Amino acid sequence: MKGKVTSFDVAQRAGVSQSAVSRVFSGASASKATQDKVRSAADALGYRPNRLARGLITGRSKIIGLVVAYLDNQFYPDALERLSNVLKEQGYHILIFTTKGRGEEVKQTFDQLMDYQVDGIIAASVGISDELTNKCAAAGIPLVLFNRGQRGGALAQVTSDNLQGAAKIASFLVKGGHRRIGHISGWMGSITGQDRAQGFASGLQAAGSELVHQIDGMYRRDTAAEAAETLVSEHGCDAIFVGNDHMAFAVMDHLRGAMKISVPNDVSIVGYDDVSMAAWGAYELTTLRQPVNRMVHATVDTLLAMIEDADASADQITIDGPLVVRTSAKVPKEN
Amino acid sequence: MKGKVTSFDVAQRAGVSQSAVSRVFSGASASKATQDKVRSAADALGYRPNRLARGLITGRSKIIGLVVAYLDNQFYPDALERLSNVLKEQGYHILIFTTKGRGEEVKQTFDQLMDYQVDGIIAASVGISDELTNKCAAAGIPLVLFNRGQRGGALAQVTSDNLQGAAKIASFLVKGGHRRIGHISGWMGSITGQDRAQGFASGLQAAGSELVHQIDGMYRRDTAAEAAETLVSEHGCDAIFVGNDHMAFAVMDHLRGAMKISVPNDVSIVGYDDVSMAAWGAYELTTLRQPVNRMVHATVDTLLAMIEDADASADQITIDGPLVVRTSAKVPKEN
DNA sequence: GGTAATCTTGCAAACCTATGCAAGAGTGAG
DNA sequence: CTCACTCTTGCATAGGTTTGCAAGATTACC
Repeated sequence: MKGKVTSFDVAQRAGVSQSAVSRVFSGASASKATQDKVRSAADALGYRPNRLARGLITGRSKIIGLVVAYLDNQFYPDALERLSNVLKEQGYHILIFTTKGRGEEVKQTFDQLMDYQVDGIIAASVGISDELTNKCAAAGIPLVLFNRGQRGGALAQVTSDNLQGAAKIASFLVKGGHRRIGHISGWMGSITGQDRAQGFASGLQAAGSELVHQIDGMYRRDTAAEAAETLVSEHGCDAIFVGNDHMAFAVMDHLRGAMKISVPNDVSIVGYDDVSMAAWGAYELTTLRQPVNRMVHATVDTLLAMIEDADASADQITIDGPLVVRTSAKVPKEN
Repeated sequence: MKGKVTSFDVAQRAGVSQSAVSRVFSGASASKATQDKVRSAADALGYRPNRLARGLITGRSKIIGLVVAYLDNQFYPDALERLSNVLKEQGYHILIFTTKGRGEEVKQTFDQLMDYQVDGIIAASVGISDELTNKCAAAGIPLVLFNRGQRGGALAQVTSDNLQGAAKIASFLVKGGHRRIGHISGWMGSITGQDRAQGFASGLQAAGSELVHQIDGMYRRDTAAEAAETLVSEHGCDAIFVGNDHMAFAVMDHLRGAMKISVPNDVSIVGYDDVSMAAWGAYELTTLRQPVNRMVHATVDTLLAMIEDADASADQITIDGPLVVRTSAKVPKEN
């Protein structure tokens, strides 16, 4: 009785062949009569097709590998949940891999992913070397980068419009009357970090201002807090654009707590992402919203397209998001 | 060249039989000579065993199903990451399912899990009906409840010591000199919510006080905030134990923001979990720490034990955690 | 050097499903 | 009623691995 009921058992009970059972469950053609016989036999025995066996023969595991670096940044659990739901509707499920660090560890992660014969891979904010890219290509496994671009790569990727977004923030800050504007970037080893920094700098120039100073926040709370102190104490900044909300919270905590500095009266803080916490009373963070839902749908759409059609083009999608104005930064006066 | 190199290919190149290759990779006995031949052939071809095929024949997919309800409560992403890491060390990986809601949806989730032939299931804070329990038992799939108990069940589960923990908080609050103490519980449909509420109430009694009023916070931020307002405005509470940190943050936001009430000067707030955010400057939440690491290890240990040995006893483990005193609640004077 | 014991190794079956092929059943038209 | 044609169905094979079995190779010991 140990839970191993196979299509053969069902066939026997229904008085049909095993292939008939298979056909019923895989949606191939079958007469109404056998359909009924098979279904009732299956129900009686509690039969469900074995996905491993099915995957072995069809070459489709219906598993998507998700590798994600930062689960403490609320943006990612949120994205994970949505990805999971959208994929579920399409009959796919997520095998999850977390990995800090880069290089060797990421490589092992990919090896393990491929061991499971995943149908596709979503890499959320993790650096992918060319070697890995090639490995996936060789294995014919579609790969799409989520919230992390790659220079000049032919890789599929979906990001928000980091250049534009950062520029919006720049414009907002100079309109707000700030004179000494600094930036705590995301990790400058990531394209995301670079793009937001660059977009911000040129945005400031376009608005007739300039960047006073910039420090790499490494996507870490402690590094960001330290950087904030430097920007304010040593560079006299009255406004800081922080490369993501996760760090921005740390910055606000540090300024208000240890440094007794008022946000936004003394210095304005703007973040990037608009994670749910940004709306919480303790922060009310002005931030640029990354439209998670649209990003998730775009990611799933391109990934599935690539799975269906091996030589579908590898889209590079960038999605625009609005600036969400709250109270962590001075609001420009209307005129 | 399309990434389909099988053990047979390796065997051919190495000049041995396919079984030899299998034995090398499955760690069975093989002579040094063949080991070398096989390994170098495998490296040259980039061979790695197909886990689906392996799983099909061994009956071990090396996949653990994780079903989790609340990913917006930071406690769970954190636990997820640790679970993933610990399991990875043991050669297992996580197929993740998110599901709000109960009943039918959970049932479907379980069906899908079993389709993938998972070796075991971890249910993180989700209600499991007897029907599902039985289904797992029938299929011989070990199930362990993480951070959620079950009355009188014979189910394996690991939780923190909710009764004790809540009692510690009760004692702390009355020692702190509070006279009108309220409780915003976790969802009272969950054993966790019930236990913490009960432990808190009896803790208060033991300390010579009593519970002024209790409201079900449903694990939701908005419900909790509303409840806080009621407790303070209508019941004159000067201290509130909130059933988890996630809700406690909302309560603090609401009291300080909309209601202009000082925490802890006017009312003390204590949470439960000690998620990382509790230490952040904006909250500095006094809370009872759930020792995630130990809970995770205990969970994995029992689950793997049950997988190894089909009739291992289903442990019910409760782990004690310390009260972490920060600034969101008045601290009792030493005497 | 001969015999017994231990290792290695290849063969073939098994795991559970999907699917091409050919034969049988059914349908419609003339 | 017959013929041509479409649907259904069963048979058998494939997919990539593990593993029991038996035979061959090696070792150990006297």
